[in-house]
Amino acid sequence: MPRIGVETERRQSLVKAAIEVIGRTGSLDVPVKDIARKAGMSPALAFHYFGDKDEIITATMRHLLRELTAEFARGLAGRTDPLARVEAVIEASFAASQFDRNTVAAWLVFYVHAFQAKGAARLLAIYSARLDSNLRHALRGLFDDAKAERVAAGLAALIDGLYVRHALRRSGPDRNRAIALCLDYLQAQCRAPN
Amino acid sequence: MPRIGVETERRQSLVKAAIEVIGRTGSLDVPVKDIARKAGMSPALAFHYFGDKDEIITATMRHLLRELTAEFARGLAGRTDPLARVEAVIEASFAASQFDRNTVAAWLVFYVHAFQAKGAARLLAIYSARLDSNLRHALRGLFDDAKAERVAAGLAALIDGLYVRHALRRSGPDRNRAIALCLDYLQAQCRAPN
Amino acid sequence: MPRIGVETERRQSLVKAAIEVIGRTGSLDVPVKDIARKAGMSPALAFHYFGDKDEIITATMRHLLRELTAEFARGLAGRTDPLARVEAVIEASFAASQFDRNTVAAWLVFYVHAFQAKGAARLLAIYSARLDSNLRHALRGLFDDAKAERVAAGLAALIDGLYVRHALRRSGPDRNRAIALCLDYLQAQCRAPN
Amino acid sequence: MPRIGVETERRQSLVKAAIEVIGRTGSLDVPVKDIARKAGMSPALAFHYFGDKDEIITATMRHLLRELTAEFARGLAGRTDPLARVEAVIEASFAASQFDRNTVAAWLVFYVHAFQAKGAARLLAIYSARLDSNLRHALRGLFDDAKAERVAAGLAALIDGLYVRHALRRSGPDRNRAIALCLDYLQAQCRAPN
DNA sequence: AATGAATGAGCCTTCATTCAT
DNA sequence: AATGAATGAAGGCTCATTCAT
Repeated sequence: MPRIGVETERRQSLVKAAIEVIGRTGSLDVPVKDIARKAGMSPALAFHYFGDKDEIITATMRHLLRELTAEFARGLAGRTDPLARVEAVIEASFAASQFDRNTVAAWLVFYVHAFQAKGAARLLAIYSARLDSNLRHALRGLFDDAKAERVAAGLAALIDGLYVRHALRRSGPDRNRAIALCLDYLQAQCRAPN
Repeated sequence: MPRIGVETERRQSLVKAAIEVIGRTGSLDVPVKDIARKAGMSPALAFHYFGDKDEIITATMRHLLRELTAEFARGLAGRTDPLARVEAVIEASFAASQFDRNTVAAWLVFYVHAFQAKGAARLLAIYSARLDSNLRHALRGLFDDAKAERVAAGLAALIDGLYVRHALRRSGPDRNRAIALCLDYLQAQCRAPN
Repeated sequence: MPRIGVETERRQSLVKAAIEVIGRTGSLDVPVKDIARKAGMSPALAFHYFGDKDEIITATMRHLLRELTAEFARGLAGRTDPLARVEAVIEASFAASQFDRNTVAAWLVFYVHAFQAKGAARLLAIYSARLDSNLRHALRGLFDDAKAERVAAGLAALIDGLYVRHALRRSGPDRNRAIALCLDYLQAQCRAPN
Repeated sequence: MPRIGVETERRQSLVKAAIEVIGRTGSLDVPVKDIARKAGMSPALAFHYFGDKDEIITATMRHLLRELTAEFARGLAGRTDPLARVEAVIEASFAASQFDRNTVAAWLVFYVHAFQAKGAARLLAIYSARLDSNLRHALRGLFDDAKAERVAAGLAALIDGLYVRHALRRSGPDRNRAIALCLDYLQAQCRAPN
């Protein structure tokens, strides 16, 4: 039973710290020193492990993506019913691990960052494509292709919007409300003709 | 016919430039030098007129807010029919002046910035309250109070989500698609019971 | 009766303002803008009249020196008795016009400035020589040459020291106390042998 | 035998350099860059150790004060005779370490600086109180209280004046002359009645 | 006579990054 | 494995100074 390598542990600490600091600050222009301190080590060590500030950022983003992907996988596992699968995607999107205020903020920061940084854009595109594809596939079990497409686009946007609004203010919808609003949208579309 | 004051002109140039630079970069940590150069003047002059980088940022944010508010006012003017008013809000949200890629990006940057900066948060809260209130009022003409509330929350989130998604990639929904999705949501809710 | 020229008036305002600002700040590194504002005009006008910040500074110093010199002349005028002349020098040194807090501070600033700036050093040397010579001449009527020299050096230093100490704190000796201490020194030397 | 910490060493170098540069320039408005270069390091390192330009300045002032205090302590140690103690204070005031031209100039700069900077004023007040108190105590062994008070004030001012005059020009009284003038003052007061 | 517009230069400070230990 | 020492580069901001009006 190999104990987790020191290096792996350090890298994880740094990534966790990065999420926190980036999220709290709302910016990627965050001193590596701050991230390192929050992770309980010297900045030099952070550079030792990641080589670059950019690498820290990228690793952090990958971590966020990987967690979200895992959430999807966990939620979808074993469910075959289309409606259940859509619901699973929705719930995974608002999973506790994703809905922490700092995490949401960090997500948004990366979101914006991707406007300009090609690498970040590529990573986000993957997530986006996966979410959309998950939704589309499931929705095709409920609607005809055109409508499935449309509902998928709407649902994806709704999820993102709720996500964003949640982060901004305490008064933003909480997890359950967010899920309820998504399901409401889904039901309305189910009842609507065409 | 008094010509526009030099100062006013300069300030406007700077604000325009700030939107562009901030939007393109996806960050507020942008050298004033860059903003000033894009506005065709020296950094010193930018400081002369605004005193502070922070003031440049704030003025830029206020400008964005004012434009959006104006868009709402223009759209709502003279319409009394509830449905027409809801549609007006939706269309105003995706008005051309707001949907330019850099502008959207700048919006998001401020959005994220507001997580931490009290002043920015206050400004955004004003916009947010106004949008929500516009929606709620109009929707109360179409639904009972509880549902109006719910649809308003959903629609607001949907708008934000479409907005965000538009910014991220070329492939994001364009203006017409975005409006169509919002109207689709609205119609679905109209048809749905309760 | 020629009215004072506008230019002369402006220059005087600026010099007065410079004393105040320099004195209050305790530094020559004072924005010309501040001096100009206190003098009620735009910085550009200050440059128009003096050409240079350095010229403003120099003119200010000259003004201080001229005032002190005038004070000496006024005090010594018509007095021939050696003791009376010494007392006149002492009193002139602590004349009200010289003992204002900001003026004292400005004096000190120039004093220190003269450590490095040749021009300022030359100006101060003139003052210093004049004070010393005034004292020496008067004291030669009271003591033999060697002692006159010595007492002159002591008295001059005492005056400077009281001057300096006055500026630093409220608790510093006031004008009358300062004069009394100088006279006390003088009397003690009169009574002492040799 | 633990070698002196690098940090302590660097800080000392910087303080020494600051005295030199401030003294030579006659101003606190001195680029940190200049101080750092004279201390043989990069400006960034200076900030690393002191955090602030202000801290460099303050530390420099404290250093000067500490040295002077030490000089007093050294001079007074073991002397009980009142006259000897007064002489010790005088000599300490003109100790070689204090009488270096740049040091004197730096002292004056701080002196003037204290007119406006509360912190500096507080530090100087401490020194001033200590010098005065040393003098007063010793002089009470030679004169009645009222006269002791008076002589202390005069002697303190005389010391400051000689100090200042020394700094201004080469031709100023040298160390021995300064001491002689102080002792002369003291003797004259001893012989004078009352 | 007077001033607002405008800028280059310079200063304080921060930060990513390297290196010797 | 870990860190303190060290720095070059860059950014915010101020200021003396010039110029057109």
